[in-house]
Amino acid sequence: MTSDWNTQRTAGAGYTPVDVGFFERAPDVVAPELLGMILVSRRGGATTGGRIVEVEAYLGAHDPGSHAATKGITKRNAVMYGPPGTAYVYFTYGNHHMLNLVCEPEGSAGAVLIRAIEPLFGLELMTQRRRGVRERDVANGPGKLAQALGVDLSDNGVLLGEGRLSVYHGEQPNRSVVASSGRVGLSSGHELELRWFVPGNPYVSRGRLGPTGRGRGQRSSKEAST
DNA sequence: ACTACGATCTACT
DNA sequence: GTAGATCGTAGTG
Repeated sequence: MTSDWNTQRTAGAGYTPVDVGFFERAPDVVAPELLGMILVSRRGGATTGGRIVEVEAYLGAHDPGSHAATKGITKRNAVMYGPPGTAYVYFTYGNHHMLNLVCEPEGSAGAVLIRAIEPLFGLELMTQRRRGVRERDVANGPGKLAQALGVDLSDNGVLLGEGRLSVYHGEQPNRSVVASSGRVGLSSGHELELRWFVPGNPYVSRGRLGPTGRGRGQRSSKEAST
């Protein structure tokens, strides 16, 4: 607890909040730039969080995998059309919350799903919330991450920095190291390469064992080259 | 009102 | 590898 978030923050460790303008762009531009940034959740005086290592972009009406596909605004996806830098949280499979960050100017739909973080702050509490799993499994998937951070529907529609959730600048991985692939778990739209992660990072989710080519372990279908 | 279906995870074979 | 959990949202009657 001596080296927790608040201590570092008051010590002026250099964490600066990401401003809203950062999110006021296309999700597929914002998503890879979020890798390396610091996601923090403060609940009941306790701080948890970590470094973003895996993300997916969800676009608007033309993205078949997006909640904003064709249908227009509904009660659930309304937040995706709202102000950039807002948390979009939804509940699925009867068990899991998903945390997204809204992109695009207000009125235009788009968001980035945060799929995994490398634990940095409040590991003990996150582990507790995750019923004692090992560190590597604390937040290596979107549902796990939300549970570890205590994210639920009450965070939906709240602007970053104004509620429990905040995002800070961190050390971005070298661009040439970032890998991309198809998105995980969709019934359609999985052919689009809108997932980005830090290859080799132990806190990246296993993703789906590919429908297109059975896969054990992590496979990046594409890696940026110089 | 009722039904189907998840941007997933865990447990068990 | 595969099934079951478990409930909010959306679409239909």
